[in-house]
Amino acid sequence: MTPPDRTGPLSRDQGVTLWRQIVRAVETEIAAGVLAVGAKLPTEAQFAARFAVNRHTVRRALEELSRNGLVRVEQGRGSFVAEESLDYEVMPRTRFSEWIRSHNKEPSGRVLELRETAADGIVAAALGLRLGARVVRFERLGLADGLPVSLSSHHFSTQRLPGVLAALDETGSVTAALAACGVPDYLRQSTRVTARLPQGNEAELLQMPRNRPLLVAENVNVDRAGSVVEFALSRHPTPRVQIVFEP
Amino acid sequence: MTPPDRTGPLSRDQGVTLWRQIVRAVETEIAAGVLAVGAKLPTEAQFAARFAVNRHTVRRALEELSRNGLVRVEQGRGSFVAEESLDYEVMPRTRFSEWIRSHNKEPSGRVLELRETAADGIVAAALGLRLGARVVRFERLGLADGLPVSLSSHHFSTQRLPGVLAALDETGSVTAALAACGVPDYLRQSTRVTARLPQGNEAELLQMPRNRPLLVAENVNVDRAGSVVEFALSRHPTPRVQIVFEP
DNA sequence: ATGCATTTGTTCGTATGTATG
DNA sequence: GCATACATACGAACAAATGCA
Repeated sequence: MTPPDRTGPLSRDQGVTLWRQIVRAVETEIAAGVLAVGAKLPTEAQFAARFAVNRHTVRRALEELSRNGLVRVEQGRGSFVAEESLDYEVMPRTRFSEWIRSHNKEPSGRVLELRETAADGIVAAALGLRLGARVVRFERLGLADGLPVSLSSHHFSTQRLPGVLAALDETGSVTAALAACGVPDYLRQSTRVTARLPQGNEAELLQMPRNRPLLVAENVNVDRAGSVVEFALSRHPTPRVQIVFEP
Repeated sequence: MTPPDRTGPLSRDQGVTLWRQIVRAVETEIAAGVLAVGAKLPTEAQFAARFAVNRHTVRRALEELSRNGLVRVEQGRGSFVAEESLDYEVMPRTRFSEWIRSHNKEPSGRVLELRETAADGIVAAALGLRLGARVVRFERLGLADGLPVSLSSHHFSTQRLPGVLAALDETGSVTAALAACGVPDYLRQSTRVTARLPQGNEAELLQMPRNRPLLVAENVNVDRAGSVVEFALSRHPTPRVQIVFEP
């Protein structure tokens, strides 16, 4: 039951701080594969006993490991070896399934909502409509190898794209639905990134702790003629997803 | 004293929820400028009286407005019309002072740290050095009209740029110091964005609440020949700053 | 639904070593 | 030597989130 003590005791008279020695020990175990990706680390109390130090000292080491992205700490649950993060490359032509497949993972999705509604301030401004104009709202959870990586709300002008609701209902895919509505191709015009803590059931849907922020990306997509066809607001769990921009 | 009641009573039998009607009413007033940016909204109790609904219904509407960034709610103080956020446009050639001035604000800065140190894993990987190589670390707080908008750590290889420490000490500016070291121009090679809650004294320095996330941008900057000259890690307060990509 | 045990998060206080001037 | 500041380390208690019976 007790994990094997592979590292020797800490040296207290060598000029190297105790917490740095703990960082090195854990880094070594992760690198060696003793601790697999996603595996649960010992609790802080167990670490403290194993290294014969105070829990504060263990916490100082875990803080360093967490800051460097090697370890993920979750209140009430424990600490875990961090998974590789999924880079979301912002490109003119980014499609969800292509993004996921480019990382050698299997894309899947779940439609959460599909209906016609009235445009609120943000949506109206982005789509160039007046407040309250009719828009189709399509909400979808995107997964990579079964793990949630995006929660996105897509908005389309009913007037600009009649029949988009039916097309989305049939295909469940934005790209396919736009193609069915006479928009064979679309490009990202701008991406605005911000972050906030999850609200409502967002944390639950994305399978993330409630005290970790979401990356929120607002995308405006245009057709080849440059006219706006979609406003998408996608939320991604950190640090599972990062947004990368390379010109 | 009592704010004018510009909107009619809510309709209770139209299939539109009461809280959505309140959202629309407040959005309209903000858009019309009846409520100025930064202005304090009526209290939840006042809203409840004005619309003749329960305070819970008002809260549901405020939650939606807050989520969409139009309103900022502060516990114990009230709700306010959200200030315009400062867009940080990611461009090949972005300089702090130019960014701030392009928004008609006055840039300033405060040097927090300047010293030579050993490269940790992240820095070494970004600069293409081995672990523990000598690097100069330059930490700076950036302000726009006196309000903090960035906390950035800049890293330079001592070997690649001898004299950069002295130049930074003299000028206090990355651009000027690089110019003094024979790098008259530099370009952004890649930007990686993530988010996390503030740690240590970050919240205090950036004058933001501790429960609001930071946007963290990692930039790799290269000279005109394409060789890496700087790794910068900048932290920005949300929602005061947003990051915008426009190709 | 409710309480309980487990685990991390936060804040006190105390003591010690080290670098600085 | 001395005073000061700072990082390190330990101890205790409580708060907050989670999971489970």
